[in-house]
Amino acid sequence: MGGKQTTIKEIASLLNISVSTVSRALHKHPSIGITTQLRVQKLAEELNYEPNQAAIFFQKGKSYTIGLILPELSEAFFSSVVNAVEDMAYKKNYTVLLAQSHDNEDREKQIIQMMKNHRVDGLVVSVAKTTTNFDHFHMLEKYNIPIVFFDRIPPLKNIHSVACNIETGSFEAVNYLLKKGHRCIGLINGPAALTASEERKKGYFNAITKNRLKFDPSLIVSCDLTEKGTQEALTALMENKRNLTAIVTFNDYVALYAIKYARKLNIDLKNDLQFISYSNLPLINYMDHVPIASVEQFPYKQGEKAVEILFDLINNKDSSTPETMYYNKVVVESELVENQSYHTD
Amino acid sequence: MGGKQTTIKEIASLLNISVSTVSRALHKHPSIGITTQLRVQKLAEELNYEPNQAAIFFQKGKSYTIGLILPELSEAFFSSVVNAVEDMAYKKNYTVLLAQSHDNEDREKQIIQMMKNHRVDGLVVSVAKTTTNFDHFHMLEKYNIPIVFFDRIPPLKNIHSVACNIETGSFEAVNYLLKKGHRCIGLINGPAALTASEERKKGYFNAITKNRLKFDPSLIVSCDLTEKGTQEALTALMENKRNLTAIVTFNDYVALYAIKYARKLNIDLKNDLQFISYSNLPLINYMDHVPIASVEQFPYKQGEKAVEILFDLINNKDSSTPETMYYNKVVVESELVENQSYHTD
DNA sequence: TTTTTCAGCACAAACGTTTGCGCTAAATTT
DNA sequence: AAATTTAGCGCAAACGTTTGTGCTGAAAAA
Repeated sequence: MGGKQTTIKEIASLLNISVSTVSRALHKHPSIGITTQLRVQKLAEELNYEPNQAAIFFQKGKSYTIGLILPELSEAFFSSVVNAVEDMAYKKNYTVLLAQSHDNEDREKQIIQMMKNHRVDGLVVSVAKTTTNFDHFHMLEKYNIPIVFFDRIPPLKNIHSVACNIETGSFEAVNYLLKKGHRCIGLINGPAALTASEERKKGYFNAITKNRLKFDPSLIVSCDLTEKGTQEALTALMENKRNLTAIVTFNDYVALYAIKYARKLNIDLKNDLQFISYSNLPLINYMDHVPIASVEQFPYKQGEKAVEILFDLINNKDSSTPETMYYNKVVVESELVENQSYHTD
Repeated sequence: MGGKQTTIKEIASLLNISVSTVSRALHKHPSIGITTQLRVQKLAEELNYEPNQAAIFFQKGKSYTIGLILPELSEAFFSSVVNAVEDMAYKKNYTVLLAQSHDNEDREKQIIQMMKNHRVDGLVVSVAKTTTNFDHFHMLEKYNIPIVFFDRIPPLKNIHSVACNIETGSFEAVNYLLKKGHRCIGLINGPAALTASEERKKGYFNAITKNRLKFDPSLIVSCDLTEKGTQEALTALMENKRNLTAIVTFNDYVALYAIKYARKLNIDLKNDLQFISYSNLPLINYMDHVPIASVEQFPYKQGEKAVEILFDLINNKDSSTPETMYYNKVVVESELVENQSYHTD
């Protein structure tokens, strides 16, 4: 019982049969008689036999491992994705090799190398903010390691990706506020360069025009997502529009900064100014004043979808000639959810 | 170029030398002439040779992988540990196999099985809250897989562990408040059953008595760590002690609840009541009102230490007869840190 | 009865790497 | 010149498993 693991070999010699028979018996291969199959399984059970995965990985040229590369685990969005990937992998008896790029391009490249050497069967990746060169991803194609990108998707063609459509959620958010009677709604947006900002703007615009209201561009201000920038943006909005009653913010951090600052300015957050944000932080529920609603981006669902696609790719590796290859581009719709904790305040 | 990885074999046949020579040359083995060594290395470089880790793992009976099992990734404390473990592993060219038990004993057991099958070289573990049976950990001993526990340590003898001494931090916290002139300091503690509660209480008691003040037991109240429980605890404290000027809370969640409730009661948090908490949440920095200080538990340092010990164990596996075996029990001292964001409020 | 079929199992190669051992020829010592 | 050492390399086994192919004897078909 002590020390070494029992091998297929030992079982074979104990039973006076060949290794191959044991192997097949354990896999319930039809060409093995039922009696020997049972004898083998019984002994294997008794000896506490566990297949040596390292040997199997080596033999099959597969590792039954998928790599997960993301920028920062501490961001709730990503840790939620980890949960999803882990759960999915778990079901199929895969394991997850995790690594954080910390938004560093060099580290990302090293991680890719490591993943390749470890012969991961596939990768789920959210690229680092700073990454501008994508050769390391191309390199993996040569080794037939499929990749599914999510959330932060590189500007490459012929890739598989899962992302969230922020536009629909933005539309719903503004629409929700309009239905509640708000007529002057601000948007503290992110840097104009980000497509994420663009999507938010589009949703905002669509909601306004669909409701037959006229769009006022001065209600949208950009900020650099810092606390100071947020304060300036809020100030600008407030000064321009005295009748402002609601604000949609780029993300939860911006919402936090804005709410904090609004409180400092002695604004009545119950009656005079309401917020809607995009959900990043679970902790927003512990805040003194929470936004009345959030645009949910379903990180868990995105993670699930990404792994689902990856498994498809892994299992159809052979049939994937460049011609017959199709590329998955899944879009998860964002959705407005009311913050219940707002009402318990 | 296309598809397959180059192997040591191919290099050998291209150079008309044997595989063993190539292997040794790549490892700079002294018994290989310098000229052949260079020839091999040059060709390996050109062919973009990368050793097949799966084969090496198999051959060496090692996976160069360490397993990390923790309850919940979403808790900032643990995600910080992940960072540490990853960084340490990274330096030694190890990879990290991550899994969450979600505080579920069954899942924990399955994960252990999986880790064993994957032949991890060692494990860093924080056990699930609900785990009462520890056989699955004992089982690993038979397979010579070393474990280092951290934070949540099972009540077993002869194990390696890293944990944080909360008592020192608690002492410092109360001492800090005393130096600031506070004379009536409350402690909203956790359930009495937890050793964590006991440690906090001890630190509190020591600080009081070391300062030659008399200890008032009614200043310590237990709570169940829920929002409601916290509110009740705070109410009890406030009613009993009208001159209460500071409170130490069991953790950041309790602090958040208490601060939120205190605000509701229109207590002046700047002048009348100050808080100190134990740091779990980075987000506390975004709050309207933060505690003036936190007891830091250094999760990153704990993670580092745990991996350090693990590597020691992995490398000295052979020499570890039960007799010569020594067990590591590292205690990381907690420490009071002032919240700078408190002053920028 | 003879031929065919097929169930049930064994043989052996293969996956890529490491490593103990043995071999050869040259260099060094007597 | 003969004996000894040694530098430099090749041979082959081993790690545990899977899998294509070949073999044997018995059951089915002729």
